[in-house]
Amino acid sequence: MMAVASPPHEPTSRDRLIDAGRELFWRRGFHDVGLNQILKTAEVPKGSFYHHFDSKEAFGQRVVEDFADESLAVLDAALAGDGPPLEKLRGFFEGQREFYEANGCCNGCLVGNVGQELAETSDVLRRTVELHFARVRARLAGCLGEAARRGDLADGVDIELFADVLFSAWHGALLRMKVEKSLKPIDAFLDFHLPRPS
Amino acid sequence: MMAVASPPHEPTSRDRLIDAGRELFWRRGFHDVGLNQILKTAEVPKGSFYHHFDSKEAFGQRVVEDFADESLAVLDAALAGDGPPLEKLRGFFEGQREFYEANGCCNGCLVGNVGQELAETSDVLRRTVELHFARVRARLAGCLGEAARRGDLADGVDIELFADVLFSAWHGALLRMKVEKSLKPIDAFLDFHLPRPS
DNA sequence: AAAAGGGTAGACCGACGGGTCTACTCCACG
DNA sequence: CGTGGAGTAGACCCGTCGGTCTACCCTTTT
Repeated sequence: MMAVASPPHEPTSRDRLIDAGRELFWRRGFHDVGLNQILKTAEVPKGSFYHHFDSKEAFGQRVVEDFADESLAVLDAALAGDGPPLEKLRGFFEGQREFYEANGCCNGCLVGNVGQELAETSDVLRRTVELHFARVRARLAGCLGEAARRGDLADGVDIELFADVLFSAWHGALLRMKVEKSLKPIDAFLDFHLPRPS
Repeated sequence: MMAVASPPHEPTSRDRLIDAGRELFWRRGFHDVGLNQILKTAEVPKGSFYHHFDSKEAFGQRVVEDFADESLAVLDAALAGDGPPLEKLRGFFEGQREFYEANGCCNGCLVGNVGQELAETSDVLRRTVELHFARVRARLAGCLGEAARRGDLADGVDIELFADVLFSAWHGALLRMKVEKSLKPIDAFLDFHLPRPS
């Protein structure tokens, strides 16, 4: 039977598995977390896990997709409305900054982490991450294009190139944040690429 | 007895272990590679491994340090001499680009990978990576400062900030390279941050 | 009432994880 | 000569790994 929307129910075991996976994979990575750990966290027996997912890898894919969709929605929400696009963009990254600050500058982005850890060993995961990356990059380029059309960007700036670099720089800053346990790389990113109008 | 330099000898088992670790960790990450795999690759028995290293973690640290020292030497060599600093810098990154191109756009940088995978679970490894990052960043800033002194950089550019962003952007580009299996992010980095004089 | 099937429950599997331990070889030093 | 330490060799330990399998609800359908 289809699970029709009947909101205030306790989450299904499938949901609890995804949540546990998200949390654990985010904090410790894919290979460092065993099934039993996930099972224990979600309070779900192994039989249910393999009823809902074909393998740990397939499960990982679902976890990443789920997280990616959600964070894409956050980005879209930040870029919606008709404010100045560059300010909306900066607002989004500042929101991220705050999130990481509240979390002690650790862990970084689940999608990026999984991409880094599994790109060479799981083509399924690699493609999943690749797809999400492309979507985010497209949003960035769209926003930048909007800014260019309004004349908020210096003439001659290559939108696509800028979007590429912005996105790379962001992920690099996240890596350095977790290694250096500091917001400095994030702030440098913000100051350099999206300086406050001042 | 100290191993005095007597060059053309077959490598010691310790050396073979480090080499195997470097290769395997680079290709597949730390957690995805078991001791037995390393042992088999290096053709060294377990007893020797634990004679030379206290644990897999300590071994990982040595592997990273070894690799980090070597790549720092490559960077120093590229920045040595008295050519225009910005060109030397671009030359270095172009050299890296070529290396990755020859390797099929995969794996990325061992130090960055280990940093990402282990920063939250091993403080030893985290600090090792952090130290290397700081060293590279310092080289970058030094080179940029030289460029500024020569007037090769636009006035008002913050050297430290630029070095920060450059370094982050590079690691982000490496991540995207391996996920997207493409040199495009690397080229975007080069074009944006270190454009050819043209 | 019976059958069917989604989902729960967990015992069980062989393989492999990191790590320990003992035995042995080899060579420098006294 | 013989002893001690560096290094080699690999059997062995137990815990955990991802995954399978059977049994058993419980609800829906007929």
